[in-house]
Amino acid sequence: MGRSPCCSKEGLNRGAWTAIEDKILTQYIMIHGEGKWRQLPKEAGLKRCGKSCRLRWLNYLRPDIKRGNITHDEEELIIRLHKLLGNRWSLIAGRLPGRTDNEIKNYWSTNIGKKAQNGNPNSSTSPNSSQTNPKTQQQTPNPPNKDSSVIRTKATRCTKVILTQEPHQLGTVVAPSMTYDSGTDDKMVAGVGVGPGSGLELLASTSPFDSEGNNPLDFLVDFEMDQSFFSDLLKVDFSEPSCFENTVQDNNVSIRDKSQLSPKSNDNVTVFQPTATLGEAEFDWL
DNA sequence: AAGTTCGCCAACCGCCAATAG
DNA sequence: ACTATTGGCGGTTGGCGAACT
Repeated sequence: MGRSPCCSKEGLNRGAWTAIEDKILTQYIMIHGEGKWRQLPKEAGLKRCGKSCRLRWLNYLRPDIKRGNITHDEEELIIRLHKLLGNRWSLIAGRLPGRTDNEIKNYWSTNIGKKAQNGNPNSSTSPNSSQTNPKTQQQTPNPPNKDSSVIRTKATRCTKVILTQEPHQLGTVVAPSMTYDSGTDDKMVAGVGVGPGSGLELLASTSPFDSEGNNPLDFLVDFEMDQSFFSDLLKVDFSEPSCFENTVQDNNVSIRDKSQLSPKSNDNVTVFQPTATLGEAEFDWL
């Protein structure tokens, strides 16, 4: 049984949004908050499908959207993150405050990808030589490449993060989506937590360096999205596995900024339930 | 000046995973 | 356990303005 298409109803507006529609949508979300996208158009009186409303809000109307040109630092970061994550635009966008996945995707297609295709000297930092003009060539998204350090992620939701309350004790990540592929020697599957636009950044996984495959959580990466985020991140060479090794903490993940999370505390444990997305990353190591 | 081509980007489409019932 | 619904993602399309002929 297939799903009923969400936008099949007759009489719905399509195409570009009008200023009035934008205003209605913005006011509705300001009052009622995000979510319930299917009901939103009915309740707000918009002749749009819920998906369209969601997209319009996320990509254009959200107050924290950063308009304007992509800066050089942002471009560098996009290139690096694309090298690391592949076409996981939402994850990349999560690292660029105020930028949307759609914007980054478009920017990549029209700028960076084109540079790479034209044999730009900087193309050494371009992700995949197979990345060419998407309008003229169907591309297979990041085919397995043993020579690449690209992480192929599969986004899943982060359902729970539990932190102990000791100030300096590292928290324990409870990531149900995390799996370990012990069937292959050269692959690993990791959980990648992305904070809601910001602070909490988790990445824990099985170690590619543990030939035994016994410890499911023996390395992590801890990004910090603050003023120094870009400069710090730009220094990281993701192609070097050692960039991960340095942050190994057995079974623990450090969390530097808990402010973006909604704590639900009990006696001994604070349970954070971020609305963020957990990615399930699959690494191909050398 | 008119017609054509190109490039950008907002919006749409289809699929998948999570969640609710 | 199963099915339907919802939200989210990546890929693609198409409208529109700019550049070119």
